[in-house]
Amino acid sequence: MTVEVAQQMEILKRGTVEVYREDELAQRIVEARKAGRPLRAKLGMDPTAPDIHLGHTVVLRKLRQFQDLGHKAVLIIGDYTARIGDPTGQNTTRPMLSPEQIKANAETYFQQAGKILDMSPDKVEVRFNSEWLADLKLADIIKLTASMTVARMLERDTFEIRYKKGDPIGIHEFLYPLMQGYDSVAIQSDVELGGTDQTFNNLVGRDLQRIAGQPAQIVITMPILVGLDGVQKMSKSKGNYIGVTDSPADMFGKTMSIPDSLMENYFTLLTDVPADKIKELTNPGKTHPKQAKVLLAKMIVEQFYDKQAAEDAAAGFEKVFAQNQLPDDMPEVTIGAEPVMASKLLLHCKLVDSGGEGKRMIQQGGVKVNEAKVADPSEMITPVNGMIVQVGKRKFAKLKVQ
RNA sequence: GGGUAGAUGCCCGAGUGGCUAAAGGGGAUGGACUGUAAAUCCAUUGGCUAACGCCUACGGUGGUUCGAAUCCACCUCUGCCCA
Repeated sequence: MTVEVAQQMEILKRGTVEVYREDELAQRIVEARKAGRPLRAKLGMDPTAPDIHLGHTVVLRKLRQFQDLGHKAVLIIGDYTARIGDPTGQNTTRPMLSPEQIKANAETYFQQAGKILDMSPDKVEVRFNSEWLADLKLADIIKLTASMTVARMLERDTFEIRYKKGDPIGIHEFLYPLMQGYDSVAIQSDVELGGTDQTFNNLVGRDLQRIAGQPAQIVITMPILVGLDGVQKMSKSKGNYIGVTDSPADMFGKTMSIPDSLMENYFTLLTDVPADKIKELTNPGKTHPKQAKVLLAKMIVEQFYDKQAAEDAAAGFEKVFAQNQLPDDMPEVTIGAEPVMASKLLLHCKLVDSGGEGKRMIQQGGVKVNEAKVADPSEMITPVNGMIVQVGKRKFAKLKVQ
């Protein structure tokens, strides 16, 4: 049994930033085993940003490991919390959401999280935190706030930064960590997972559980995945993300565009490749960086689709970018048979957002029709069935004359 | 409640009456070079127009002026100081 605990520990520790605290985790695993129950591993979900990208999957993958080891994932939908506006991870306040929006977002979330998590009923428990938070009386809330001091609150990274910068911080934002911590009490979590940006919030859960007379949850923090730009954290609003619903071709292409220096990180956090193998792959002396990246990209695509899709994406990528050929399939655009001005054509095909942009693209030599460069924005082009219009290296359209 | 500083394009940030679609930087996009990597170089970065040009834009609403991001009034929001 001790061996098994050691194995669990090894799996669970991989890729984590910190485990508060390791000894407690090992002990908790033993205790749970004795009591014949699974650990309850909590993950909070923010229903303001429904689209999951690879950044989210880092934590989700960890949660999946818990499931695979026989534990239970407890997903908390922060529906009540979302009404406050969560400052986490950003340095400005977020807008409050309506209940309808939250519900819709939560649904999208499950659908997407299901690509990583085991959603079978005995493996996952889903709770909305309005379930217990909505019933709190002002007196309860005041009691909750009394467990925290302003000074401790300001230790929190995002608050500190904003405070020093002179940015506004709403008092209500101070309630967020308390509410999230209270969630842990409400569901009696054994473990809480989260990105490092959640460290403070999750540790508050420990405190509140102690005060409530519960065993304090173990907090496991995961690294924040860096986005495609290699600098900022992956996020939808920064546009440096790979979404779990992206097409295989997009996933592949986006992965190929990450800086080499990011590969090791991605292999570690997004695949199951063993550490020593990763070393080999990310050593330019042993593996050509491009080959390694192709492998990485395939592995990522395969996780969300299948092997065939991954191979196809790789082949398509090679064709378009390495050999400068046209992709196999491209969006078809119907158009009339009358001649149109080149810049208008681009606009019609939705390859650019405005006529002005179309002109610019042409002037900059980024536009091709049937693989021939277009030089003059006002050139008249007569649409022909199957004509290929291309902007830059990656935007294509195939004309269908009507 | 009093005082004071501020709100500019995707972001940061200059600009104190016409020469301002608004310096500079970042980011982004196109091109060269490549491995759609990094680094570097060039270009573009409000909309409409074939073009001349026109329109929209500097927190909001009004006003002064031949002319306002720039001056005035009121309003909204925010920082800081005092209470």
